[in-house]
Amino acid sequence: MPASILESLKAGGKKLTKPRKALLEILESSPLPITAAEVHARLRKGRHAIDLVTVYRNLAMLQELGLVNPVGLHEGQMRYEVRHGREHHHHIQCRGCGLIVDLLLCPLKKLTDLVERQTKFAVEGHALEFFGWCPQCR
Amino acid sequence: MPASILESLKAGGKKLTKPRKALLEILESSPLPITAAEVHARLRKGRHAIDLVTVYRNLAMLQELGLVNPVGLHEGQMRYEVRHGREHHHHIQCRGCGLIVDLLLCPLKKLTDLVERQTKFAVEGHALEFFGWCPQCR
DNA sequence: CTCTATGCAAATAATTTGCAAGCAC
DNA sequence: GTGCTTGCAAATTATTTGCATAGAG
Repeated sequence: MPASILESLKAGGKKLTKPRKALLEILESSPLPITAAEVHARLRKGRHAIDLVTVYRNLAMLQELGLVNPVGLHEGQMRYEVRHGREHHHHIQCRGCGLIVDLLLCPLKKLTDLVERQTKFAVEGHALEFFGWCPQCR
Repeated sequence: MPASILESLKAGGKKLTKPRKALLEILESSPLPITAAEVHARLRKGRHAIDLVTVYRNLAMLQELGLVNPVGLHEGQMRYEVRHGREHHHHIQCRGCGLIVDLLLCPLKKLTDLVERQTKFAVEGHALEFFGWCPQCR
């Protein structure tokens, strides 16, 4: 368990419980964003079964602490990925099979200034995902 | 009702029913993406009440025909906007009050090639939204 | 007339909330 | 001990499906 995560939890007054630890391990071992239901299913298989509600509550909490990113792919459910140790990045998803692939790029660093000037908002974050057809499905 | 919309409907074997027409008018009169529930509420006020189910079915159909864009702002529900007569664009939403503002820009045209080369996907679309704090809330 | 579309009821699916008991610190 | 956490049950919210009837072309 990375020290930075432990520190953030402590800073937020959060405890490192057994269910929480197991959930974080699942998230860390997942190279791609996963849904609450998937986290729950994997925990169940791994003999660390915890309630789905606990998964949701922890994901929300981790999101608030900035340890987890929400990823919305218009699937009717959210996905989540840990930030720790990962470059800021985006995703592409296949419209055929649902395959998700990481994109190691972000063209938006410069754009933020422009958006701020145009809207007078203070930009805090963004969501960017691509959709298309993977080599198998195209 | 724009001819291009009527043509697309006809091409798709869809009929121009009264409920559908009312729904399209609501969508066209909304400058920002709205939810199914909001469409439904506005129709009710406007003496053109139609069933929420009909709203959902029509939004799904219009999306398939490419007449409507889905907009996901991680709110737990989808928003929709008509394409007709509007430049391709994106949005920014305030994390305080939920205000949504159009962004008249898209930095991704060039990027698509890069993504395709990197992933071997055939890119068909993308979703990009910004989050931040509007002038009132910041 | 024929085939699409609608309303109503009901089913699903995702996510949230209330509360008493449990556990980390 | 004390306060954050969890599990279980139940509630909410969003969206979808089945089916008989209504309406557009």
